[in-house]
Formats: sequence, C-alpha cells, structure tokens
Amino acid sequence: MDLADEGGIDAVSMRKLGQRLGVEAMALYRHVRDKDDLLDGLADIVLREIEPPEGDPDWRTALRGQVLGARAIMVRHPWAPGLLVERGTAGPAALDRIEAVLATLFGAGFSVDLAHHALHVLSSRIFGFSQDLFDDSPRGREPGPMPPADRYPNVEVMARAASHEGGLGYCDDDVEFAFGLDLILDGLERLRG
Amino acid sequence: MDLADEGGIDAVSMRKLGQRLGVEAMALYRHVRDKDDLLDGLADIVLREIEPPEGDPDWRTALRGQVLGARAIMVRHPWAPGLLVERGTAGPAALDRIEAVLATLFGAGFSVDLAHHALHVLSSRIFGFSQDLFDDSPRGREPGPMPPADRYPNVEVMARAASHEGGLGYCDDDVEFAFGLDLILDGLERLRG
DNA sequence: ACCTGAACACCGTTCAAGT
DNA sequence: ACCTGAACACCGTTCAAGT
Repeated sequence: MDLADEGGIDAVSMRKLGQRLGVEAMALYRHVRDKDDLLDGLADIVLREIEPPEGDPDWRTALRGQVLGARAIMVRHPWAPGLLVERGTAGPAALDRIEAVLATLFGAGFSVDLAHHALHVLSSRIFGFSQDLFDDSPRGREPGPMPPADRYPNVEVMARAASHEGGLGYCDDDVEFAFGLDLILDGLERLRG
Repeated sequence: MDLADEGGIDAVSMRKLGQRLGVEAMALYRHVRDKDDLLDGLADIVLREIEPPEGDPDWRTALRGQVLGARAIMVRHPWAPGLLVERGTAGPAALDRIEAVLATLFGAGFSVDLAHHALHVLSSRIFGFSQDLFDDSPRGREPGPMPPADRYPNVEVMARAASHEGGLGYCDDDVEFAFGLDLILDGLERLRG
C-alpha cells in the first residue's frame, strides 16, 4: 500500500516490494502465491479502511454516510478504484461491506427484490467511486487545448458556464458525487413506498 | 483491437502488435509516439463504434437508446471499460459523444446547470458501462466457495433468492443496468419539471 | 521515409541450491 | 521454514545504422 500510494499501482512490483522489505523478490513467493494473490490482498486492505456506520441512523443516512466514507478512502488512495474494478469484489472485505448494506436495507423493510436492485445500482458507489469519467475541472492536469467551439457548440456552452465564476462555480467532484448518490437514494425511497 | 479482443488488453504489446503487422516492434515508433499514444487511439476507436441516435425521439428515448447502444459495444469488447477508466475521456470520440448528449439535453429544455449534473451522474453509463462491481450470477467464473451463512446472513438470503427459480430468476446484468439507468432518468425528469 | 538490430532497464516466475 | 542466484521469457524504449 505504501508503494502504491507513493508511485501508483505500477510501482507495486514483486521486485520493488522485495527491496522495500529488505529481501529478494523471489522470497515473496513463500508468502503469496502470485502477484494476483498479492493484489487481492491489497484490494482487501483498502476496503477494510472503510469504517462501519456509528449509532443507529435511518437507512438513508446510514447508507449515505457509508458511501461518502468509502469515497473519502478512494480519494486518499487514487489507485484503489482501478484495482477494484480490475479484480472485482469477491474478497472477504467486500462481502463484509455488502452484508452491512443489505442489513441496512432489509432492516428498513426493503424487499429482497428491491434490495437486490439497489445493490446493483449502488455498487460502484458502495465501494467509494462512481467512475466520474469526464473531466470537468482541470484539477492539476495541464489545461489542454480547448475543444474547437464550432465542432462542439454545446460543450462550449457548458465549459463557458463552468469557468464563469459563480455560474457553475460549485462544480466540484464531491458535489457531483453527492448529487448522483441522492438521485439514486431518492429513487429507491420512492420505490420502497 | 483484434489483439485486445483475442487476448485481453495485456495482449496488446508493442512487440505482439509488430508481429501481427509483420514488422519489428520498433518500427511502430515511427507511427505512434508511445504505447500511451497507441492506447489513446484504441480508446478512441471503440467509442467510434457507438452509433448516433436515429430519427428524432424525445430526450429520454434518445438518451436511453444511446446508453444501451454504448453498453452493447462494451459487452463486445470487455477490455474497453477498463481502458476508458484508466485513460479518461478527453479524446475526440468521447467529446463527440458528450456533445451529442448535451445537444439532446439542451434541446429538451434542460438548464445548463441540470445538464451538467446529468452529464456527471450519467457519465459512466454514457460510455457504456456502470462498473457493475459485485458479482451476482456466476457467469462463467468458477462457482467459488459460498460465503459462510453465519457470517453473512443477509448475503445468504439474497443469494438464496437469486438462485431460486422464478424468484430473482431475472437477475441479469442487462436488466440491472436498465434498472439503474431508468432510476436516474426518472430523477432527471422530475428535476427538469 | 520507413524499418532493423542491438542494447538497456525493467517485468513475473521457475527451480535448484543454500542455511 | 525461509531465503538466494541464476535463468527464462517477456516488457517499453533508445539509438545508431541500414535501404
């Protein structure tokens, strides 16, 4: 995890890990079957950083808090979402999280059926990321060439609004994440009723 | 793309691509700056497979069709979602898609503000995948050890319902994908009004 | 202009050998 | 039980050299 935090997921190589541990890379094979095995373990460790909900809030508050907490972890470990996507979520830590979410949903009277749908639609959020694919705010990246306005008139309109102070000034990944989450929670609440 | 379809994204190496083209790997550097450059091109090519909407349907039908079409492409190229997540969506093909979605939304009277939120919340679906992280149906994978029922009672309940014929028998990735999409579209429709 | 050969610094993984 | 050294089959990328 230290290696990944410092240099991204590609910095996690058997050789570099061995070096960090003061050992030859080949020694690791005594403790881990493959690199796959090692990465499974890493994925599990990140998910364990997510803390269980405190107190006994209603289902919506509980779920919202869990998801937002999970997201905070992923922001701290930017390599984690990619790792989870690649490896799936069949490990014990992932199961623990799903169990907790289901307990919340069933406890709130969700049918098995609706809870199942909810799990699917929330899945990427439960694990803390929504794959916010399109890059708005140039956070850190080089500004890049503005797309030509004549080919992309509508993109241009939105980009202009976004850069305008006070217009879409609150364009912020956290805000967008919460917006999407609340949209889904609203929908689930309605279906439950 | 052929290499990726046949052997996954890891099969796309400069050396293997050279071999496929009857040329040494180093010759590729005359046509492409890096491997990064090559993968950017590959990402662009997949997105170009998505066909624009036909006719002039209402915004919801248009968007739904686009998203479902995009998803069909990703099912055909299972390596593509991972590639898109990793590389972002700043290429021209991605911009074309965003432009089309925005045109639909603005045409339907969405405010710049709401269209912007919609783009974020739909982003991963616009590009054809929702990162369905948790594995329900054991599609092809080894069944794996059933999680111990005492540790995961709620997971157990759901798994039992899912395997029960007729219960959650329709548990199907396509159905879940559409469920999530409709949930979001419902929400947007309400906010628009 | 386009391609090749040799080289460099990396990978994951094996296997026999050491203590 | 745990680790090492040498080896194998791979990577991406460079650079000078060929046609």
